[in-house]
Amino acid sequence: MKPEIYIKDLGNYVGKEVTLQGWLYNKRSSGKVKFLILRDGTGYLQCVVFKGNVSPEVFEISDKITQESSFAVTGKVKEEPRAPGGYELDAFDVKLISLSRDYPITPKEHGIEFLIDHRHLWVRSKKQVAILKVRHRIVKAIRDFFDERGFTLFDPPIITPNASEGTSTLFEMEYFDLGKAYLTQSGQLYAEAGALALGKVYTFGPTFRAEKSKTRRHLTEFWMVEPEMAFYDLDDDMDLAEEFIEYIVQTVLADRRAELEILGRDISKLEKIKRPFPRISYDEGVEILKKKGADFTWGDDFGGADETLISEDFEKPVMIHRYPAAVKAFYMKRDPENDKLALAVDVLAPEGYGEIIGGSQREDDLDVLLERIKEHNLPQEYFEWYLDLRRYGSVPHSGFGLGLERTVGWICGLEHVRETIPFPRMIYRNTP
RNA sequence: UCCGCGUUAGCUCAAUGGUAGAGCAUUCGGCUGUUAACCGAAGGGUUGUAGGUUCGAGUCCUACACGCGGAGCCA
Repeated sequence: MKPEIYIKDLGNYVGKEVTLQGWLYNKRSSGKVKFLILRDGTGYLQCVVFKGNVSPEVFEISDKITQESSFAVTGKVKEEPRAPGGYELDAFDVKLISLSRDYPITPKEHGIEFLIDHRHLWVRSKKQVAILKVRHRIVKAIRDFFDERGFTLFDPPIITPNASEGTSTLFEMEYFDLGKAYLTQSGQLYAEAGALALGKVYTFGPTFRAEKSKTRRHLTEFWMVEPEMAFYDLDDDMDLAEEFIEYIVQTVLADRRAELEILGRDISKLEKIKRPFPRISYDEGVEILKKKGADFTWGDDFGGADETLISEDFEKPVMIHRYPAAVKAFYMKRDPENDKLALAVDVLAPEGYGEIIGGSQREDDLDVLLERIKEHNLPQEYFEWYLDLRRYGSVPHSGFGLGLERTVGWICGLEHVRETIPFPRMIYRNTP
């Protein structure tokens, strides 16, 4: 039978008798008293079982119950300032639902290999629960942000016929009699079709990269949200990105502060994430690197170390715009004031978390775009539908993509993005 | 793909080339207020795999496998 009461709601039941269901997070005992820590997915509750208050059978169960066994407990709710949640349960009945035997994840420390091998159980742990709750709140904040601003959700296909940007390595598959198909690396080109139909759209879903990247910032399957807006120029794009990031961070601070505290996050650093964010050009970024003595050649893209050197000067996300066109994608519009530069923007999160947003104003001129496709040696026939967007009522438009896992990792203050998604997919691991 | 580090009990880790150890977990016992509780006891090992050096290898050498960190690439 489904539970009538969850731990998070116990404040309404002080002094009353309740029955709760869940799992044993941990147990302590002191002779005639057992302390059972119940978790139910909404919180943690210490249930106190005194030998004198329960039947011998119930006390026996409380003695034998093991970590992660499922059980139901009935007792009286009381306020307890010493308890983490503020409440405790004076138990007088405990019903074992299923005994857990030799649960592998103990309350002591474990190595990352062991934990990821047991990811299906690791997600029960307190920190993992906190991360997943923050992730969920971020996802909802993302949807709310766009939904409240007149955007329409526009779902792009996951299976695509071509390497849309011609840059990343993609996952390949045989698609019936039509030859090779690929898992999407970005919904952007499709989002552009949406923007010209609906004005402002966003895509939000999983994307795939077969890059052999083995770092704390990479997964082979990750979630990306990509807004695309008709009539927006690069400055409008940056304004939106800035408002968006502020909204996400401040929403999590308001609604998931307890989870951030469980994670040991320095909340004061997140409280500073308020508009306006610093905006510097690529050229200014190069100046900062030179000033710090970095060996950097104008024209190269910034590496991870370069990004950290630049962003460490700022307490807020820093927006770097106008990159050398040569290192950016074919669809980005050139700066009318300098043909070598693309109207692109990357947003680097503070504290060394690196790029969380990449965006640009798109090339809207048919002939220029045709030229770019030739320069990049891309097969024009695959892009005919995309070129149609310039043939029929082309307008200036812009958009960006935000990597969900990197954003969750930054806000939670994590070492590695593998903990930001329930089942991470990485170059050397696709289980469990 | 490249560079570096690692692989010993279920887990986290020790062990000058000379008897394989501890904490946690498990089992048993003790404790009426514990906060990763504590105290006592017990069981638990083909030291990643295959070779080699040596009187003797967890330890040294070679190859391979797997993992971790980083680079490149990328969000």
